Amino acid sequence: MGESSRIAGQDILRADARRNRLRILAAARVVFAQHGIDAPMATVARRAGVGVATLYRRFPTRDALVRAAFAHQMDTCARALTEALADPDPWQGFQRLVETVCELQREERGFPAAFVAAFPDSTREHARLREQAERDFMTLVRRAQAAGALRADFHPSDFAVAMLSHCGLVTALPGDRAASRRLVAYLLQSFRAEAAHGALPAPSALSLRNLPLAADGSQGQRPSRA
Amino acid sequence: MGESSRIAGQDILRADARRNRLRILAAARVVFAQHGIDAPMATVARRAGVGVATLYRRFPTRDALVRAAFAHQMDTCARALTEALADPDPWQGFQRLVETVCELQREERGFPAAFVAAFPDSTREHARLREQAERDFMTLVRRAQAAGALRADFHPSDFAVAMLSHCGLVTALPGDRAASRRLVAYLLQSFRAEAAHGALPAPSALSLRNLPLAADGSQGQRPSRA
DNA sequence: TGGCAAGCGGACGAGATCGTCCATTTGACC
DNA sequence: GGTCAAATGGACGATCTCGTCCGCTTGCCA
Repeated sequence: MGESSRIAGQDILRADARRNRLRILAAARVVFAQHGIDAPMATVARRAGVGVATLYRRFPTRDALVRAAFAHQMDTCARALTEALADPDPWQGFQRLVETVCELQREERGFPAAFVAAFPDSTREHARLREQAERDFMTLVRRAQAAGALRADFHPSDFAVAMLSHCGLVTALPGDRAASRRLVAYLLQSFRAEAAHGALPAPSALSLRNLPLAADGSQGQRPSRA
Repeated sequence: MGESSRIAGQDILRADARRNRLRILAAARVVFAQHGIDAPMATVARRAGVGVATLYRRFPTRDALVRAAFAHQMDTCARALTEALADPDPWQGFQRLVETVCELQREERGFPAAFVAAFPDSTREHARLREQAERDFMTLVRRAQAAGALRADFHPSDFAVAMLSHCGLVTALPGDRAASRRLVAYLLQSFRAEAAHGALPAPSALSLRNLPLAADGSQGQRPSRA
């Protein structure tokens, strides 16, 4: 995806346009981190030193901007999965994957919201990548379970549950690294095979590619006083 | 607080005003559940069948409305703590407490955001109640640890971490009970003494009464497309 | 039943954000 | 250097939300 967007939207651009595009992306990351992904587009434009029209021409919707701004982080997630799969110790791979994604959510403010918001819609290309990622992830899970390290009743949707709850935590407490690390540690421990005492309730129907965020009737919420 | 507000704001009201007040609160719960606590005040007023002026006269700020609308749920949380403390089996009490609060967050949509948003500010009265709650909670923790059920390295801030991450999860996935229950089960298992393998990272400085939500420089975020 | 203060509701002005339109500038190629 | 399409930026109209103001209504008590 990093590739296709570069080819489709950048190489053809005139030099000044390409320059402005990058300035906009950099500004977006800063502004979204500071004010959330609902920050006014004009703020991003001002910070980038361009007019709003330029911003809108390059990124017709806020969504397109968010996705482009955090594409790199998404790529990092994908790479982490590949590396996890390549690790000879499947549990180690799994653990690293969880820690990497969570660290990204923790350190790159604005990314958590983007992470959640970016799931629902997708280009055809995106969908394919996502499906591949899901297959890879399931392979990783099966291997880790076969090795007796990951509990047998771990369900792939539990990964989404973990990521979303961690997202919520770092959004509520931006900057509190200790809280984030603590949650990750607890979750990882409870995913270990040794931790399995008694049965878990049924897993969610949730999967990495069907988060029902766009489907349900709204419910956007946040701590009001910003 | 349930008491004081009834005395201060309701008994003196004329009958029609008192009736409207209740209709507003009921409408607020519904609207906040559907559209989040940022929903326009006018929407609440319309649903309650009153004018905006009436709404503003009764609840001068959105905050006051949110707090009043979810006061009952807050009381339920407080009661759950009292009951937990009364339980002869401290672990059972602890477990019930976590489950009760999380169930409330799960079932009462709109409450999670209110739960987080309601923390920062507080009347003097509130502050006192909160401190008492914190003391009670620490007693509960100590007992459960002494009984060898709760892991020794559990830190009271871990409760806040658990509640906030659960909040985030149910906000991202309103209606997915399975996901919520699953997270709660994992967290409870990892809080058990048997689950303690290896050291945890340092706990957060966070406490139940100093959530830095109002302090930090904004960063209100949410999945944009509602 | 009559008087009046409490209560009511909708209109309204202020302020913010969105996304477009258009006159002007500028980079790329001959 | 000249040409022209691509690119630019800011003004602007539309839309939304907020919170107040004010003339009308109604419950309560004598």
